[in-house]
Amino acid sequence: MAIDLAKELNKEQFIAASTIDGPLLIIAGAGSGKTRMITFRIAHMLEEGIPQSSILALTFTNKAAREMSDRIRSLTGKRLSNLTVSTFHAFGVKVLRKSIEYLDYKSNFSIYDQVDKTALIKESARGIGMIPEDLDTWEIANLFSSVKTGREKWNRENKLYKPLFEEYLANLHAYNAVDFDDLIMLPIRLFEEFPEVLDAYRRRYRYIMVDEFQDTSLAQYHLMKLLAKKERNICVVGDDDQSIYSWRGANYQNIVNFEKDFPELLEIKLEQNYRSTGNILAAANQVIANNKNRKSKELWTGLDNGRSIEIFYPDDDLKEAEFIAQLIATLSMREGYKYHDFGVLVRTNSLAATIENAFLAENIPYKVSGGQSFFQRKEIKDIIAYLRVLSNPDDDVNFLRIINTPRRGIGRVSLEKLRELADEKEWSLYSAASAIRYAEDAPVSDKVKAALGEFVTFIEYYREQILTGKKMADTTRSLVDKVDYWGYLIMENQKNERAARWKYKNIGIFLDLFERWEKDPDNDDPNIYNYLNRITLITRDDDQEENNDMVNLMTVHASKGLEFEIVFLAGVEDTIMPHARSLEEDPDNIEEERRLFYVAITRAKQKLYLTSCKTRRVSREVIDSSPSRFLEEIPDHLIEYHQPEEEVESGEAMDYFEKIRAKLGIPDKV
DNA sequence: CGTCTCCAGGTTTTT
DNA sequence: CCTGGAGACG
Repeated sequence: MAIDLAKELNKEQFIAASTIDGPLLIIAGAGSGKTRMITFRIAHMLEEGIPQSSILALTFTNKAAREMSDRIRSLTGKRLSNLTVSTFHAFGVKVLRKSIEYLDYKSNFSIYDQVDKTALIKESARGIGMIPEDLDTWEIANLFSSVKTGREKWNRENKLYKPLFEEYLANLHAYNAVDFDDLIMLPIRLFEEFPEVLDAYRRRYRYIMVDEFQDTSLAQYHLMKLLAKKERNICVVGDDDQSIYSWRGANYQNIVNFEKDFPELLEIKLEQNYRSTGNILAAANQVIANNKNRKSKELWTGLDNGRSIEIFYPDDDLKEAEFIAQLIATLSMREGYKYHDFGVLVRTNSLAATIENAFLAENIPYKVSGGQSFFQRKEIKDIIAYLRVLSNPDDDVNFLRIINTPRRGIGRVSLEKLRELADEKEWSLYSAASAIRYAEDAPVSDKVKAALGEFVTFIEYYREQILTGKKMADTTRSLVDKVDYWGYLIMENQKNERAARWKYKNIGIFLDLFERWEKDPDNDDPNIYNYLNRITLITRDDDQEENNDMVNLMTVHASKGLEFEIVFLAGVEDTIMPHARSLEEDPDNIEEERRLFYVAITRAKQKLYLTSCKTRRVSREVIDSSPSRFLEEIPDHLIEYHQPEEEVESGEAMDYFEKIRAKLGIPDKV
């Protein structure tokens, strides 16, 4: 099956897809068929005889990675077992799993997410005599991230946290653990310190593509550049107007860097929008034109104007959610839309809950992406913590998480004693616990000593089981049973047995997922390390079934790269969009907030609904809310204000029926 | 020394 | 609603 690129693509897309050698910079506007172009480009490369294993496609989110490989698979009809399509972070894990020993870590390293990271910061604070409760560990975690990735330097204000940072780094290394930033920074270090390792990767990945290039951080750019510098077959695709991750270090300055580092590049602009009708695109163009800081471009469409953009001002967030749910129900019933034709977008995850409730009330099937991952639920993390300790007993953070969960009578003071011993001997907590099991001079009471000993024995047993790599889910099932996690849930949720049941059910789901992964015939290396690494990077939508006919509810951030026939954007209010906290941080963030609004608008193909509540419930209280300033940036002639169907009061109802009667010529009394 | 209960706060966006 | 911390209690 030969692919006729010239027939399938427009002129610019064709050039982009058929140029496979040398550096390529593609500026691709929203809806310009970027994914289609990339898909064809890779399919074309494969057709030209480039082996799958030579191609590396880097994306920003798991969702984008999965979408891309799905599309290439369905286009080529090939199994893509050797094609690497992954996020930067997942690629980092892959590299580290293979080569982290060069950097003096062991290959069974743990990956710490935000929760583990803050736990480690607290633990590190204790270690150097700072009081963890007095620290804003979230903010400190962000600072550490900025410092580590070179976005921020130590200065007069923040240098007080430098010793804590150093303790944090030392602990990470001692626990054989890495954080998310390390997944980028350690491969960089590896490549720079061991040129022979870099060379091997360069020889393997001779063709590199980076999607959503405007969202790469300086560190990610650095990593990409190391890989691409020699062969120089590097294709980056981005759109400065859709740069919405600057808070995470994304820097569309990278577009300029790229032009400098690869001066022989070919630059291509994709400006024809195939997605949205004229009115929607006109609104988007007008809105984004208010940004000063951008490459000038104007998207155009061959489609007709389509329908107006509809704005609705519900009284409160409940009415808003009801409106969205009912309209979706109506449209899918009367106009033949499928549920998956609808995208409901929100600025923050917290706004999704009310809308979810309305969907439940209306019986509308939906899926949520973004927000807390299934794997980040407390009960799931507890079980994962057990698995982490089994696979990496030096992991003190996870050790501390499970040592007294469920209760084993090992409290704060005993753990301090254990900590002292561990520090003195330079052991991990687990080793310390293991050592005092038979020691005469244990620093803890006999009761605690016995409990620790039992725990160590327990871990030893299951560690042996799980490392066989066989029946791991069954082993875990038995572990959950053995620690009586169910009893613990009952204890913890005495007033709410339903919650306990729900959590226990989640653990069941987790075990089933684990089992399915373990037994998947496509999974060539099912061992515990690979499983743990995988689920740490996974986000909420990754574990959902695909292609179901469901309404998509998600944050604007999560919606990037997607499109829907009909888009609802909820909470288009000042303080939400633009978000007050963002502007507080820096008034210049208004441009990024506007880009977010732009991204949201440009998801819509046929119809766009914007809602802005008059009041809104925020935690306990009801606050007044006012329409977003961005609404004024949409030209009036593109807008239609939504009038809710009047609540029919009896008097009016009478009138209404009279009118109809009159119209139809039906007499008053029959 | 460990556990339980009550209380306040909620973390913008994600790997 | 859920989580984490403070403080009382056994």
